[in-house]
Amino acid sequence: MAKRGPYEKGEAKRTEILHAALEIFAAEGYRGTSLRKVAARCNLSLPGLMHYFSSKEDLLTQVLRMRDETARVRQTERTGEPSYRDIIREGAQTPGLVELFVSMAAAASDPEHPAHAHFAERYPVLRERVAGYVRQRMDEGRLTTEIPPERLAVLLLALADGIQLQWLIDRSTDMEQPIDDVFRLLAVGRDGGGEAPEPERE
Amino acid sequence: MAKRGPYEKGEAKRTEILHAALEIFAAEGYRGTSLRKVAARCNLSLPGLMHYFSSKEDLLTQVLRMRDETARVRQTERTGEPSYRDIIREGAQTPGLVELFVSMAAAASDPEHPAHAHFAERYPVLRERVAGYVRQRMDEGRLTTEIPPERLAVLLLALADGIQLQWLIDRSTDMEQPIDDVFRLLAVGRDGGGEAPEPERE
DNA sequence: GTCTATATAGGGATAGAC
DNA sequence: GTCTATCCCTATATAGAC
Repeated sequence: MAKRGPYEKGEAKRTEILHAALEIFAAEGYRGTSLRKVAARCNLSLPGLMHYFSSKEDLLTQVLRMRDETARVRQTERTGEPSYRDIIREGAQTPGLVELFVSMAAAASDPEHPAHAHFAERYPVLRERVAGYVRQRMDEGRLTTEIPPERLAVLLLALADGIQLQWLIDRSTDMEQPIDDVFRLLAVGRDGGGEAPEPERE
Repeated sequence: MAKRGPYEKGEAKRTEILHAALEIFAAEGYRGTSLRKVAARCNLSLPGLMHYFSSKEDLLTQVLRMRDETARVRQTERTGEPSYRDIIREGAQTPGLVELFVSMAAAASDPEHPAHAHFAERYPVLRERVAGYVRQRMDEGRLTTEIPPERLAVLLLALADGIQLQWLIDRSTDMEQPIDDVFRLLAVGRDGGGEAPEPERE
């Protein structure tokens, strides 16, 4: 029979733990999450879990890393290019994730927080990614050049984060409407009062 | 000598505790804050503190209440009308406060969270307040009516929250620039490419 | 690779003295 | 109004058996 690699089972369990931890961190926050609960979700005792991750902090950072990794892969697979709207859509599909990232981002503003480095590195990357997308749209003549790409990227990211925060508290909030609205304002050839072309949905 | 009211000293201490708690909740989050630490900051023992507040949850809700109250009063004193930009400015002056509200808002999305009710009530009020401000500007002909006031309010609030979140992580973020930018986009009489009037700074 | 048992620390909350 | 002392719970992390 097929001989399995030496770490076959361990790797599978590791991944299982990461997914369970993601869910629970999202639901309870970093401090609110107990490793026991994560362990139990994986039919493991606490020391069993700590065989894979040396500390709670270690677990968190690896969860965040995995999260960004899968998001990146999924995006590239689909379009070859990251789409700004995907950031929003993804959130809507997995509520807990939005909460995880918003609350983590806030908590991580403390330089002592285990996730500080992660978010400090992540934002500039996101900004540059969105700026690139915006620049391309401008080159194609589909977006006003009134606001420089870098500044517009900050604005769009802020809008995305903020609308997700509002949605967290009031689930009836329409997350796509404000995005549509701002793209309408940004469309070229508008005159400030009349009909504007429906912006494309991506 | 002047006879003090029966609760003179108690009220002063109460207020002192609320201010200390605000700071510490902001720095450490709800779960991360220990009542002992709050007590120590006020030169009090834990039971000393619990003489004033029956539980940690009680303390949190009263902190949030006080916070909104003072913000409201300050606004009304200054202009008689709430200004959208004040929301941002206020945040910039007291960093911990931004973190408190963003992280609390995220954590409070859980209906079980002690602050859930507070935020659930707060957002609609803010939205209506901003919508009123927007409506007035539209009536004066200083703002495009392309987007209805209620929808624009959602967008502006999201932008404010989001930019504060970005600023939490990267303190070099300019919190006023995106606000200026969006108001420029919203100004009437623009043509989508040329010079736009500098939006007023209030 | 996973367990039981335990060390160590800290949390919220209460009883009862002063 | 404030204290000391204490209860009981839960947390992370480790030691050492299987």
